[in-house]
Amino acid sequence: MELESRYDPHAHESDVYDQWMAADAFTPSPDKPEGREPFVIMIPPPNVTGVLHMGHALNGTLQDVTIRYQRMRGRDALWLPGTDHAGIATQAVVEKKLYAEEKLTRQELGREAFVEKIWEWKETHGNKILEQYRRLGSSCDWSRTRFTLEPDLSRAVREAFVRLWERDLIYRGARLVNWDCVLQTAVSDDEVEMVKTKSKLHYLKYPVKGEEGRFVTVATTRPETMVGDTGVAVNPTDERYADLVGKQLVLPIVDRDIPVVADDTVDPAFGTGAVKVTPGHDPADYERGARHNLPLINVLNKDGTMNDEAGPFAGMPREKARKALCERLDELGMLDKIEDYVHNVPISDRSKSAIEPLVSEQWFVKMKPLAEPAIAAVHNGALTIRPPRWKKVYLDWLENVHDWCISRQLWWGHRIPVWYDEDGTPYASRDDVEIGSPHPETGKPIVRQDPDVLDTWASSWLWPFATLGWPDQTPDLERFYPTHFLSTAREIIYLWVARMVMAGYALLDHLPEDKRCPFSTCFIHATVLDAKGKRMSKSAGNGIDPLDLIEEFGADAVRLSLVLLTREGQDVKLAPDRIEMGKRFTNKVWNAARFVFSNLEGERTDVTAASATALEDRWILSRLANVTQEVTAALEEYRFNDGATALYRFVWNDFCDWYLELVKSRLGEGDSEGARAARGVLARVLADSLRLLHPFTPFQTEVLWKALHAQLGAEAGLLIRDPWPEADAAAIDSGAEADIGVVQELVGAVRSVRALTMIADRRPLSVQVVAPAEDTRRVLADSHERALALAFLEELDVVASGERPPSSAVSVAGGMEVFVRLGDDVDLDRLRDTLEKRTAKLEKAIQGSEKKLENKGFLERADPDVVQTERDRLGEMRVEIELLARNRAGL
RNA sequence: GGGCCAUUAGCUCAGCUGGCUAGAGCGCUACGUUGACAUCGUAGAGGUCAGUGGUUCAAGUCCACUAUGGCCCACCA
Repeated sequence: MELESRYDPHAHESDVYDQWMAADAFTPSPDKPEGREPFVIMIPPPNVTGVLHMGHALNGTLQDVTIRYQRMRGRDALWLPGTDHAGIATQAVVEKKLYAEEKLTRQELGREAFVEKIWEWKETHGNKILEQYRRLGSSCDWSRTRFTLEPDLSRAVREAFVRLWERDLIYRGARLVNWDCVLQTAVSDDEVEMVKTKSKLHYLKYPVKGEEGRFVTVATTRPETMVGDTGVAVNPTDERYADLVGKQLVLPIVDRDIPVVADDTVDPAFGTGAVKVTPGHDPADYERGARHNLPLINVLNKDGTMNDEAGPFAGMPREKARKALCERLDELGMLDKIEDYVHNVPISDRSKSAIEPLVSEQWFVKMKPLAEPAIAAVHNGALTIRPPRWKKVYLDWLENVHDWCISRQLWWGHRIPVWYDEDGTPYASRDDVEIGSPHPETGKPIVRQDPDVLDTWASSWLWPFATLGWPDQTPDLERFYPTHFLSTAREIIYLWVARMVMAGYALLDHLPEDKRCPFSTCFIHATVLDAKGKRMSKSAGNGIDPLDLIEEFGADAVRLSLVLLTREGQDVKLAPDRIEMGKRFTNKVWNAARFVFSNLEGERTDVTAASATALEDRWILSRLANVTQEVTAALEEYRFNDGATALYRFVWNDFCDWYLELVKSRLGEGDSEGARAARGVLARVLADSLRLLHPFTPFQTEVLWKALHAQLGAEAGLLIRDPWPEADAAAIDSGAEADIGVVQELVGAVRSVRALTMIADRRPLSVQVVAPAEDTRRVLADSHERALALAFLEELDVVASGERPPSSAVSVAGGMEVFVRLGDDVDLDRLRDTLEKRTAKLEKAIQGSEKKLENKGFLERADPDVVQTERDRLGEMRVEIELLARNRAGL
């Protein structure tokens, strides 16, 4: 097999993906084998309207790394994909398109036809994001792809609704809800964002009834709501107003009498210490109104314009009404002053318009009882949240949870399964109810179904089990529930994560003590920011399209770079050039493999340390065993970055930089025993490296796996199905690691002296190494390391002991002296400078070390190993500084 | 008003339960077309670990406070 000298991801990625698909490699075993425990990940279903962004790319990578690792470890792995119907978002997209293309509003089209349009849109555009996940290499079981609005899931949603209804956990009522005037629907608290906004604080004067010339001044940011005022509240301890409590004020313009009430939520220090109470349009006032039995007046229409309560201002939009009303008040002399003011304004996440608190009839879920098991799950270990600090965020929300408004005045979604008889008595039903059939309780004819649909999270909170067939006890549900790993973004800890846990315990009747949480680990991944540390967003235009990155660098490079850049829970600043790291690494692996292939001829990949004699062979097998342990431990604990970093170092620094160089001269020997041994080790190390790398860079390793086996003339299946390598504990050889360490130091020392003497052309040098170990000497002599070898291989002169040759520099490594003869053109000044600089640095270090070793506390309390290391270090430094002194003297 | 996170080389970040002369990648400088790789190699320059105080024989690492930046929660009109 001919491999290109530069790795070209586009030449392989789609082929490899097709091979996986053809082999059904992503699907768990249909026969559900006894010995293979399942491992399950449910994808956080992206919106059907969505396109892949960097957050998805990172999260997709982490999930795929995990599922591939677990699959290789022998687990029956299932990563279930799917999409969310995303009520408001999707309806808005199609509504916009409908208007742009056909100049029709949804009302003009009608409910049924409009929903039909959305389905059409979904069928043609709704799979885009899942296709993008494939480009990333995601090994999802596509045969199990689900959609939150498909019939099976709708059945689950109804079942859930009715069960909660039967347990009296769902109620309907008039409440102050967050009203989105643009989309004309209620939205939940969690879909509202508080945005700091510059605005004005208006001071309005309300005359005291019966006391000519006396006023109470209130401060408000929303003067237009004054027509809905039904009281004024002051703090009971506020002496300024003490005599007014219980008296009436006359509301200007509307001429309504409203009482002054005492309420301790009023801050006397803010504004005037008196606050107007508008129960219909402010959540705090709603509470105050309720406490003091003040009537509630709604002054707004559903589209945000003033209603008839506003008299002459009826029909005006809020902003316009505000202005007009202030002018009128000013004319009446009731406007005291206007100040600049910055405060938080609630903005709808969906329409980005200001939320209006509005009283309306909505459906709610009682959250408190549902929250209890979800809280317990974290406390008793059924659910682990990582990084741990998010545990607190999760618990804080659950412990202060408010009832959840689940009805939405939309058309796209799960219709609320409630029907009413002519008196409006509701009936919740699992099955459709025919209009005209008798209400099961009242016997009166059913006249209509509730027109509203459910919040989109009311289906996605069932995701971990509804996707497996719940409410039926299907074989899939039995085998794959509960799941193991949920990786998601921090923004949806409340919206989704907490609710899934609630739903799991509430609907599957598992007790928290069973430890059957819908998922045992919840992993909150990093947020991907732009290069300046700002959030990527469509509107800011600073987003990076992961598909562009895959196009430019290849999917493996994108995946690996993301993992290398992302420490657990720490946000990552990303610029496209950061992906270079991964690209270079994939190229490095590719070329190392090409080199190995060019030397292989039918070796086996199962060489062990037992048969290895050469120092460098024992060393690399030891390093392999170590890195295998490290990567395994890291992936077990979802420390993706640690695993990837360990592999990166091993492959590049140990295998490529050292082992391949050290082994080249032996490989040149053709059929010697040493060459044969080296080839066996190469095959083994490469094979295991490909296995370890596969979860991170699946495409490339799959290609190389095939090529490796072709070269060896061996049969091989797909790497994706190959078992994860076992760390060979017997191979761990600290002696070999230390000895190669000495070789590395020696070579480094020679290079360093050579470089700092600025020897130009290939002038031969002599190197004397005093008293190295036998093995070390051989490895050094055998070293085919390029820069070093070419410069002085012919003259390499390794002696057991020696006088310092004339005209030489001396260096030290591993307690040994290295002499390098100086060329004629050495820049002595520069050499002197460098030597002095090093001497100074070393003196400082020696002082520190001496002080440490004179320290009784250190000697008595520190780990004996640490003390010994410190002694050795000091000894080495003393030798080195003496050598430096000799060098300086010799110049 | 509460809470969380960051602050280490020019840039982006590692540095686990305190203990080698504080590391990596990019960028920069010098040299190198050496049969895996110029998407490479070798060497080098560059850091009072944000500040102050404390604990300790020993602090980049633990504690407290301060400063700067960022995020989340909260009904101050």
